[in-house]
Amino acid sequence: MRYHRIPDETVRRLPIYLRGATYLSRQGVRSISSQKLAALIRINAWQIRKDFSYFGDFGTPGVGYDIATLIKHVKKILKLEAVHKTALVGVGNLGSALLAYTGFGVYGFQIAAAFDADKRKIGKKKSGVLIEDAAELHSLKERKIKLGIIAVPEDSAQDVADELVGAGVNGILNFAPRYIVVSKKVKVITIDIAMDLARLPYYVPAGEPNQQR
Amino acid sequence: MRYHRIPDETVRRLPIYLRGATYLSRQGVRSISSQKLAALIRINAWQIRKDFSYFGDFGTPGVGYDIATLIKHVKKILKLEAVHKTALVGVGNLGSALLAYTGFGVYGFQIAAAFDADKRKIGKKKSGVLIEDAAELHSLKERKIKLGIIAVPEDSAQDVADELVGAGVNGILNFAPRYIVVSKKVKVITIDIAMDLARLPYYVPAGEPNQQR
DNA sequence: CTATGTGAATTTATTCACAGCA
DNA sequence: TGCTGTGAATAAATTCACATAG
Repeated sequence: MRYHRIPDETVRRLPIYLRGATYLSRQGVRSISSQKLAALIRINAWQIRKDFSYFGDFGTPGVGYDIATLIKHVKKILKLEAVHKTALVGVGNLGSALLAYTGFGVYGFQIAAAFDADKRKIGKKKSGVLIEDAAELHSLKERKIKLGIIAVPEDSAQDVADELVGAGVNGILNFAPRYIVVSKKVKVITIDIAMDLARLPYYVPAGEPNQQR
Repeated sequence: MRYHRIPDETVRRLPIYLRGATYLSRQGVRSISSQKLAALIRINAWQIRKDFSYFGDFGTPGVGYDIATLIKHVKKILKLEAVHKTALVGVGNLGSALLAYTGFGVYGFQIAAAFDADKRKIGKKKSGVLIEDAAELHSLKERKIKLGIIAVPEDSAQDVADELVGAGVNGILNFAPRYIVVSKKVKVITIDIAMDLARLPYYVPAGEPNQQR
């Protein structure tokens, strides 16, 4: 199945593989079998093998997968090889948490700019990032920042999205519990924390296998 | 298809329906067709009808779905009819953001307790919630709190999970970028913010339809 | 005439089982 | 012998098309 489009569900799992592989790599592990990886990340071994088969065979029968190669492949497919400069809009509680979050590095993201509308915050630094005036969002164009994170209140999310798109951003991670209307050229992923929590009681406490996704 | 198990993918969409229906309800809308709802929440009309058909027919041909009934049904299936008291562990940047977050109410969640290990924070209030000593997590048992949110650093996430489970919690929303090992009786949903962001470059800027999930 | 509800068709994803390589 | 890679089988989800109800 070497030359094939990669199923969406596989793409959804790729970051999980990347996280696991990065973890192993830091532990000094050089290679791992689908069986062992399965135990670590809670994805079936055959699913892992099938997924990996989409990006050419690089596993060694009898041994397993080389972790460095795995990381390289996944990063390539996800277009994470270059560092992605990202702009954060809204430095409230959530925005501050995102600025302080150290987990972005694994995937090559770097919050290169932060914006807020609150005059009292503008000019100050948080987690080493200067907070700029939200009215200056258009400057992203010159700075070649193509990704944006929306961490503003629900009511201003659409306006911010419009400005981001106007400034040339083509991918948005939206934390406002709202659908954002943008051009088809722009990809928006919305994370509604409460919505994820809402699935929890359904699965609790019946005895379904514990899937953690 | 009245008497049937509800597909996982449908369960995943139910909170979206609930959010949309709640929004419409607040706007004073009484009923809506699958067609109009589709435009609002970006899910195909036939998908909506199929999903709704799993919980008995309550739509009126020629008219649409009654919003109050829809909300009732979805809440019932997701077991969101009663208020769910939830305990937050870790009142750092992210934890504070969660405490301040107003979106939980829609789904009936109430952060009824907050814990932190930092002595300087204990005893203080944030967003109206008293911060308690993390060593007192066992008190959740008497307080009948069955859901927990982990917003602590990666390294202590597993320990906190163990204590939560020990205190009788059976559902955990985990924000630490780590798999949490718990008994099969406990459901864990992990949200790794960076992982969601990691899917963004893959979908950008090619012209795929903009799905926002 | 409009909009639901659902069998049937189709597409997509998962799981299996095993041939073949190191 | 151990583990990969993948066709084939199975399962699940989506999409269609239309009979039917208000």
